[in-house]
Amino acid sequence: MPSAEDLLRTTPIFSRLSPDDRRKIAAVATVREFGRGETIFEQESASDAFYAITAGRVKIFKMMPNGKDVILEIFGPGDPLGAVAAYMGRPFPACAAALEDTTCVVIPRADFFRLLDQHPSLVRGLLLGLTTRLVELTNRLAELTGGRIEPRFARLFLKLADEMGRAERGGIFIQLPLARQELADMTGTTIETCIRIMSRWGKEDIVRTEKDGFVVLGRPELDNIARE
Amino acid sequence: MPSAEDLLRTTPIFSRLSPDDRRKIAAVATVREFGRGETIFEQESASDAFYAITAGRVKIFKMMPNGKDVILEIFGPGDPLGAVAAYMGRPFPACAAALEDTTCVVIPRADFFRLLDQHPSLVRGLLLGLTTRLVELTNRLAELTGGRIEPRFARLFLKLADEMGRAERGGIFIQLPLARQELADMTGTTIETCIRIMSRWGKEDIVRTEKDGFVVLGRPELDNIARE
DNA sequence: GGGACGTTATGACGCCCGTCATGTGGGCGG
DNA sequence: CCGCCCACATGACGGGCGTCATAACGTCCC
Repeated sequence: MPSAEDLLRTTPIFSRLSPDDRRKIAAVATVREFGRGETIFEQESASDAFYAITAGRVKIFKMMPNGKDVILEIFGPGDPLGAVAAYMGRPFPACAAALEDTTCVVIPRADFFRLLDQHPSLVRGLLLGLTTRLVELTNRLAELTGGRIEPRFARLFLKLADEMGRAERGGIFIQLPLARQELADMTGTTIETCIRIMSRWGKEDIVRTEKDGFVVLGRPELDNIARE
Repeated sequence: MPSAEDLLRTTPIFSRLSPDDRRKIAAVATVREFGRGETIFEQESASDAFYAITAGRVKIFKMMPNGKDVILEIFGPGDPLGAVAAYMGRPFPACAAALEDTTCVVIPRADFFRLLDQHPSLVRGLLLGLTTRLVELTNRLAELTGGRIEPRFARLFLKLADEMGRAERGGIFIQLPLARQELADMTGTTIETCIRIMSRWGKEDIVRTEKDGFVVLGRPELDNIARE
């Protein structure tokens, strides 16, 4: 297991601290690891700490009263986790679960605040992170509101391809193991509709599903579907 | 027209400034007024200033490529406007238009930053505002995703009644002049579906539409519809 | 008053998609 | 190898809601 101090150095918001400050933080921080599918925190539960992802991917989602989930965002290494709850001193507004094996640095709430007081630059980093997240959320909100389902899927895969796609396996490879149910939770639909679209796209060589992610084979087709 | 200094004193984020600081800000700030329906700023346009509402209500919305609008939030007196764009130095991510006659204090971007540097407490206030807004947005996102339309309307009016309703006119009066189209934009549906629901509710004495707002007459009925 | 225009209202039609049901394949422990 | 379980897949059906069309109504300006 790597030391908390090493992990802090490679995490954007902490990397600007002096080595001395990082040592102080590392002294109170703990490292936690989560297996794939494991819950990191649940919504409504009390927030006692601030998390920072150092490895792996995490889905942030809300459980609706009717039992369905809505995935708000997917976070990766360097992203903060539970910042809103920690800062407001309120329970987590959403759940977090590991999509892959994940490592987090955990800083107790009190130490987190002491940190913010001593380093205004951290506050600015936090603020910038929140604003970008806000913009992201408004985009997703507009995305999910009304309109047909298939174009939503097209736009989702176009976005994933742009953000984290690599030219591999005869197309654009997106390394992100998402189950059908999770794709449905990201697009605000049911698992059946999701399966229908994805299996059709598989046959038409538009998007191929693999064990550890997806391969976009027909970007122009996705573009066409997206603007419907 | 009231002086900018007076307006600043009654606006939450500025009220904690010293009178001297407020005077300095008032010196660079301008007061702008917008008539009902008027555009305050358009999305994609360059952000050159930070706005604070001192009177009236404003809708924040995104125009979708297909021509439909999605209302993200409704802001009132004391709320900041364009904080995200000003802070990130990027174009406005959404549009803003006045729902009522509205007055704003406008602070140029450069002065806004100087202000933040000199007063860390302002940064904290801004941060807190952004986090609450983030939570609000995630709630709206969950709200708009999937599910039937009528319960959405029920939840919308229950929320409005709780936030700004007064016991008047034989029910809970919500003073907010929203057109059918705007209600549709808030719930992610079409104007026809919106009209159908609202006119039925009018006949069934659940929600009555008036010139300057709405009157909730059947809260228990709304509760029932909301949990469907 | 009358025409133009925007908002509200109501009906008819069609189809997407949510729901239910059934089948298939792959991983895992016995 | 065999049952069990879960994710993936596919078909049938029905209804909610988007779309189109038309009409009533109020407001504004000539």
